[in-house]
Amino acid sequence: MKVTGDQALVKKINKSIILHTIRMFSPVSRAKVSEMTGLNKATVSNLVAELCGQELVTEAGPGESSGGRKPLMLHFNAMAGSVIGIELRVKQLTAVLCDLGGGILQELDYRLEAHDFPYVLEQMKRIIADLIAMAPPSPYGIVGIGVGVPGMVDEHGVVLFAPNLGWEMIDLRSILENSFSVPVTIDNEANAGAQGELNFGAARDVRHLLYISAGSGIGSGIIIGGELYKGARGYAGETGHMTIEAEGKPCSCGSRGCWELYASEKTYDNSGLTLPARTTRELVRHARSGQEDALRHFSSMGEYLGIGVTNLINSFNPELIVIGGALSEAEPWLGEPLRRVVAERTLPYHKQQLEITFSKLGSRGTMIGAGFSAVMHFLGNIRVTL
Amino acid sequence: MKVTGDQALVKKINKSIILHTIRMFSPVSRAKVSEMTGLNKATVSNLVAELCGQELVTEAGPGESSGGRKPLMLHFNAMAGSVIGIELRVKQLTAVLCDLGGGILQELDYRLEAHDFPYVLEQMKRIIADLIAMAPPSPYGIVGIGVGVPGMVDEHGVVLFAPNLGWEMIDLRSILENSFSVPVTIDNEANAGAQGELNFGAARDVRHLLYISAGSGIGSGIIIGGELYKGARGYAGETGHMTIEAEGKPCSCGSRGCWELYASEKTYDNSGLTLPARTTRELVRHARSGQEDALRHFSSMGEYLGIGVTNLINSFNPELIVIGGALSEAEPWLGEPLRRVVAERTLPYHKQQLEITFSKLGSRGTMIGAGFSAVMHFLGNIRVTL
DNA sequence: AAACTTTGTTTAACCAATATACAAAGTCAG
DNA sequence: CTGACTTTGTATATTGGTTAAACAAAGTTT
Repeated sequence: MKVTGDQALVKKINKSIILHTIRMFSPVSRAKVSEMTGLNKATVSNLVAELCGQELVTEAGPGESSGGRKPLMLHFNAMAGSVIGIELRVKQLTAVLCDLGGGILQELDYRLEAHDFPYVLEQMKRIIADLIAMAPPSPYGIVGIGVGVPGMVDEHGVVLFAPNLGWEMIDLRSILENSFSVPVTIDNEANAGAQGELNFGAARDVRHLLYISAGSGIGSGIIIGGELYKGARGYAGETGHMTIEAEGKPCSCGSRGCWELYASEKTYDNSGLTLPARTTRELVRHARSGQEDALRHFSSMGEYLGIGVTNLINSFNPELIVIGGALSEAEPWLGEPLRRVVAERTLPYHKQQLEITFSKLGSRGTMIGAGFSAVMHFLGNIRVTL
Repeated sequence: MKVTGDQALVKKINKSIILHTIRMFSPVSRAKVSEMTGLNKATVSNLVAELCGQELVTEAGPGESSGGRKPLMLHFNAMAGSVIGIELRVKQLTAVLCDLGGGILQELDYRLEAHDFPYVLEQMKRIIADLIAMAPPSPYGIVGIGVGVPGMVDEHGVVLFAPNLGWEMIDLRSILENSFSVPVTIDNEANAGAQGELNFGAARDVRHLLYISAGSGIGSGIIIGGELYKGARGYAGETGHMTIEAEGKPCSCGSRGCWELYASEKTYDNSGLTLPARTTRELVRHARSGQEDALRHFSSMGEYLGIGVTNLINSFNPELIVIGGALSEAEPWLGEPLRRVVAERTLPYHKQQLEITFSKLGSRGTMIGAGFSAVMHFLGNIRVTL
């Protein structure tokens, strides 16, 4: 958008700074906010008064004195409104009702019996309506809905392609916005997961993060400078189709040797796996009981995960890598080979700073992240770069 | 940096907007600037007066009337100062003296007889001093020096590692700043090339650009949102060591199957190439005369380039890819196989929008880009994101 | 020649941040 | 308990930027 400077912008910037400072550090006093942000005490007082008027900030009682008048502590009012975060999976629709601080108020879980869009949309509307009915009364009510989808999503919230659902070119955002008259954000499942980890999980306050969602395929959520990077048309992060064997196995995408053929649940189909395991959960059970074949398989997947992760490290130089998705449940078996291969193959300078973690939010990461997108959309976030 | 909003910031933002508008569209009238930026006519008048006082903008004569008073055309004063852009290569030091608009005023070219840092530094100082001596008189004089280096550079301008020079941990920026008392920017060679293409070459006004420098190795300059992305520690874009054959040839980096072993000038050494060619220039000469072996070799390199480019497209979803570096001279032979492989292997949705071009600036791209970094550092650039 | 257009400047008003002074509410030493 | 000091938060006047509106200057069109 075309932005120019005027006093309204100044006010927006400072109000945003103050609100997010209170959100991150509450409870906190006006004086502390002034000190941390560099804004004048009077400015903070004025804007906090407005924020209180908007019910986004509340005054709690006095805090501990540090040798003078007791400070009046401010809280971010997470209960000023609520958001709905949804994860759409192949066989399941999971959703949470969150407050503005990311706290889970309600959680629902519907089975999906089919994939056709009309049916799924109906279920989606139902789960949303059910959660809206459960929402506690609040000044702003439901302020947004966020959805994480297993497929490519463009910048306008159109689902371009979701192979596992058989969807193509579905303007999910407009449909839901028209149904519920609330801002809706649609994100790729990995992108939503990345936002979840960034704000509530393993990656708080990381500036450059790579979230790798490994499950039935592999997708990545890329956080650059604290913000989601979506690419030119919205489908950055399709890393599962990165070639790691130039003349490797043919892939359904038309290419060969794609990463996800070697390091995702797709290996359960086409490898000569002798065990009766078609899901990660089953394979984890076998591995836990010491089954040789399962252990070998996880070891191989971990190594291949490491190869792809190394490629991404060399390209992005992130501070932190978080492995999420269904495969994160197999951390005890994947972690060692993955880290070993990364250590072997990565350039020496990367080794010093880089950390690799597995998801802390588990299977809830995507829907929490989707909900958080909606929260940020509501609160707004202005940033100035010099 | 901690930025808050106040009137000084507003003024900086608007002045920056106006200056860059004039820079991009000059000659242009105050009225036009006001219309394009959305700023009030009075605001534009005031700030333009200041910019004229700073000699960054000049008033040229009147322009064509469009049915009313003739506009007074404004020009960006590219001659207000000059910058020096340097490319450090293995056997050569090339440098340009540019005006603030990127126009080349002088060009020098020194042979390097050795790689040890003291010697190279001496030559560098000499080439800088020589260009300074040639600089035309101007209000600001030399306002900055930019250097493109074949290696990894951290965020503070320290050369972490330059394998082809045998350098490690050299604080080039501080050394040059102390010698010449002028702001110095040090960039990876690919990053500088990307900036060059972005501002003067094939990629003007592209928001998400991938510049691939293919020569003795492969490196990438990543432009995200119109700005160079350097990663957490400054060495994003080391894509040459992306694995494209999991169990491929061993690489000096310690890994295996690295992209640059198959798609850079490194192939001239270790392939069973029967021809007496050790440089791209020689191989191009052979290809031009229809030599079978050379044609086959380029075809193979083009295909492997395509594999790596596909991987990067899937990760970054850029608008445009520019192939630069020494291999860009072989465009007639590399172009077809590269584009063919990308078309075969890339996901269907990428195909629609993506463009792949070869460098327009040729061998000058890096030094021009390095110089441009210095220009932008001098002019400043504030941006507000909502 | 009169009416209209376009460009650029002048004027007064507005408004957000700020420095400064100040009021309120505490601590601490003796 | 008292007086000096600290810390928190508010009130006031000032500063300095953008802006709308009026205006002046310079062309064009009919």
